[in-house]
Amino acid sequence: MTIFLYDTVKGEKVPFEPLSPERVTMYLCGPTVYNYAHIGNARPAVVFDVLARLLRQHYSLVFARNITDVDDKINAAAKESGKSIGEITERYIDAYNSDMAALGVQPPDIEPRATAHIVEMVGMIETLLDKGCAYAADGHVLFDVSAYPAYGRLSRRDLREMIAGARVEVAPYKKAPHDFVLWKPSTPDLPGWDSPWGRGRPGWHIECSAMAKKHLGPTIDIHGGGQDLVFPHHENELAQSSCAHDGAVFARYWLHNGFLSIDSTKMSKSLGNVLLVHDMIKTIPGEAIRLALISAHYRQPLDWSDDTIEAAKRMLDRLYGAIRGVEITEGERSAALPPDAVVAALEDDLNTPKALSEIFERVRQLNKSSDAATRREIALQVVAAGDLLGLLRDSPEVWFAGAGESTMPAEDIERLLGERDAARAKRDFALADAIREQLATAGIAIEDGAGGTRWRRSG
RNA sequence: GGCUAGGUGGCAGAGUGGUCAUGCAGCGGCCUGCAAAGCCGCGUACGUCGGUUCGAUUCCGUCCCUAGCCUCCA
Repeated sequence: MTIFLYDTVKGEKVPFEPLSPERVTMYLCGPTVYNYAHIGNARPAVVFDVLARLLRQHYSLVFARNITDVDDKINAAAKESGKSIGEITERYIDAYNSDMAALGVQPPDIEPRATAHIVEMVGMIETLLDKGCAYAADGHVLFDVSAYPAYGRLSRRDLREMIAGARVEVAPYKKAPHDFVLWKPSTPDLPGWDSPWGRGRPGWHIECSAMAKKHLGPTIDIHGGGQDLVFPHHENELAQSSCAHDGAVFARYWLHNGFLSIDSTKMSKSLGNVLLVHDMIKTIPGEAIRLALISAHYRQPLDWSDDTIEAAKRMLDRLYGAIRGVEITEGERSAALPPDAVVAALEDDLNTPKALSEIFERVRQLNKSSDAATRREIALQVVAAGDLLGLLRDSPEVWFAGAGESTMPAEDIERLLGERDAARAKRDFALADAIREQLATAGIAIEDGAGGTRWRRSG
């Protein structure tokens, strides 16, 4: 077993060799809690949840996903809504966690909050000052990019070219255009903490460096996030952590997920096409959203549309339909092993589309077989594969009863089906078909099978 | 303008130097009282123009197009 991962620094797929198999560490940049998470925010959460599930198969994993709860956007949201900063952050932390849970995302092992790590941040900044990698100026503390010659390697940027093409006016207290803020002063109306440089608040990048160091150590195995974070956020994290830890490797593997677009256009507030997970899960099963998110490879761009979610629902209908009728206990399920081909696909840089295709191959075999033992064996493989991907957690009955938008109570459905059965027994097919039509109109699809008639809510 | 990713059948989306992706939708058949589900089968897919090769969707180059970053947006 070797897991291959695409490392942004090396620019290629490489075998994953953890620093210590006993304690694999992974850090993912989490949300800034000033609003509900949108579907694009959900992609890294889901992708790295799948990776965490895979890693836990082989290693003891410590997975940290931070919460940025001090940020100028939060301050702005508080001011705009008239609420306190604490109210804003608590509200959106709760929403984030419940929204991600709806998508089948397991909580990380550690969920550090920036505001609980100010001491560590100040300590790291002091270390950087001591080592001559940072300087204080005009109430700010800035990282001196010239102290880290490898700056730009992660994002494949040439500093000189970037300076030449800079479109932003350089703040007067900066020695060089790319020096970035480690600490900045706060006015009395803004959140702030006392520090050797006066009352202030941390810059964004130092948060992740300080929290990763505290909980996972100076060198972490995997650092993840969205592609847009490569520059400047991860480049800056890398520079400051490396300097603070005497050149120790900060992250041994950098993984970045691709962007999600809506109907081929960028999601943006001005276009009004921002899809919030919080709203989506009111009408769409979270599991369907999750499946849609992993139906494309994580590094590829993913274009989202209504068809995306419809196809995902249908795929789940097929998956749940296949395992429907096969009784599986929780004990059997936890002991079941996913097919090798599924595991192999995931170990190849988390190829979830390939893994799904392998699952569908098994599903066809299962549907084709009439042998109970064979069907059971395959069904166990399918649900075990589902566990690895975070799918098929519900019972098929729950899925089919809740998948659609129909609101007809189950008792009414059962009563009508009883009447239809009676009509069919009398070979009154006109009446039977009328009842079926009535149910169909109400969003209920039915199937006559050997063991009786089944129904499901069909969106 | 610079850097980095992409452009695969009606749609979504893997993959490969030379017989199969897979799913959704569609068509035909089997099954069914009729359906549905399921099974079987079908559809001359790989942006453009060149090059390498016995052979390229797959390797190289050109061009066109798209997205992201270069402004603390996953």
